[in-house]
Amino acid sequence: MDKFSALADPTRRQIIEQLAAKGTLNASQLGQPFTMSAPAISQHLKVLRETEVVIMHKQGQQRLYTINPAAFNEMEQWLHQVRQFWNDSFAALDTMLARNNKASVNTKTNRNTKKAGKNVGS
Amino acid sequence: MDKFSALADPTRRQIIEQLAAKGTLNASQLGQPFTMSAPAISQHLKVLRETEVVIMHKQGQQRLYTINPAAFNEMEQWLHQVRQFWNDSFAALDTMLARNNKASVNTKTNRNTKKAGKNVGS
DNA sequence: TCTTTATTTAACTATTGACTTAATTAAGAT
DNA sequence: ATCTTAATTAAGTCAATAGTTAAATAAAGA
Repeated sequence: MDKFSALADPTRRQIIEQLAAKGTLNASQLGQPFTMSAPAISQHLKVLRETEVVIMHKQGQQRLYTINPAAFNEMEQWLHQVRQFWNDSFAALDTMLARNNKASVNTKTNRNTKKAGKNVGS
Repeated sequence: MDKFSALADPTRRQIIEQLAAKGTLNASQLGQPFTMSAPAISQHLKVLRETEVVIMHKQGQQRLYTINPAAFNEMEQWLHQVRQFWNDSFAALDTMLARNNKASVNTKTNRNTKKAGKNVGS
């Protein structure tokens, strides 16, 4: 499983949110907010470990979990790249114009001709 | 299905990458790079439509697809928040210290006491 | 040592997801 | 009208996922 799929599950996202807020928590603490069984949580933690979204280390009988901050770079970079490509794309501009005009879209129009473009998003 | 799951599938991510690069493409064009059947692509496009990751509009017998740039805000905000919480968290600092010291972690240490902290990632 | 506590692994079930082929819908072209 | 093209919907298969309970592991404490 990859990081994207690991974070596709809402339970696992909540686990990450807890770790982001508290820094370090053991398996029992991470399971506290949920109604599901301890093994279910353990299996989610296994996924997060194997995809390297979290780091575990043992302390006595407890397993302490923390976020691996580097794990998020891949996803953030993908999102950023998609947004960049989109914003830079005259195809995107064409699309916007086409939408507004309700005219036909020609994806080859104005390609590679620098001109002010409507950029979108943060 | 939610946006996170929609983007967890590598085929769907490639579809998005194509749209980011080209702006607007029809279903056939989007299927071109893949070996899977047209219905398979159609079903992926349905997921992307229903999760509002893309926008479709009809032009004659073709269905033109474009990215819905707003779709990415939710994911980016989640990632950003997790990173912010993590960076701001003295729990995170504790964790780092604990890791380096190989000492026991006390998640209540120094909470709410502003002090230089090791921040991580972009 | 025996018991409790923390957590995982094993084995199983139910649901969902990603495909397939076949059939359908709808727009153009002849 | 009929044929072709673009795309979807329908129906089914197979594998992966998320959960369950029961059993195992291993550290701590009495």
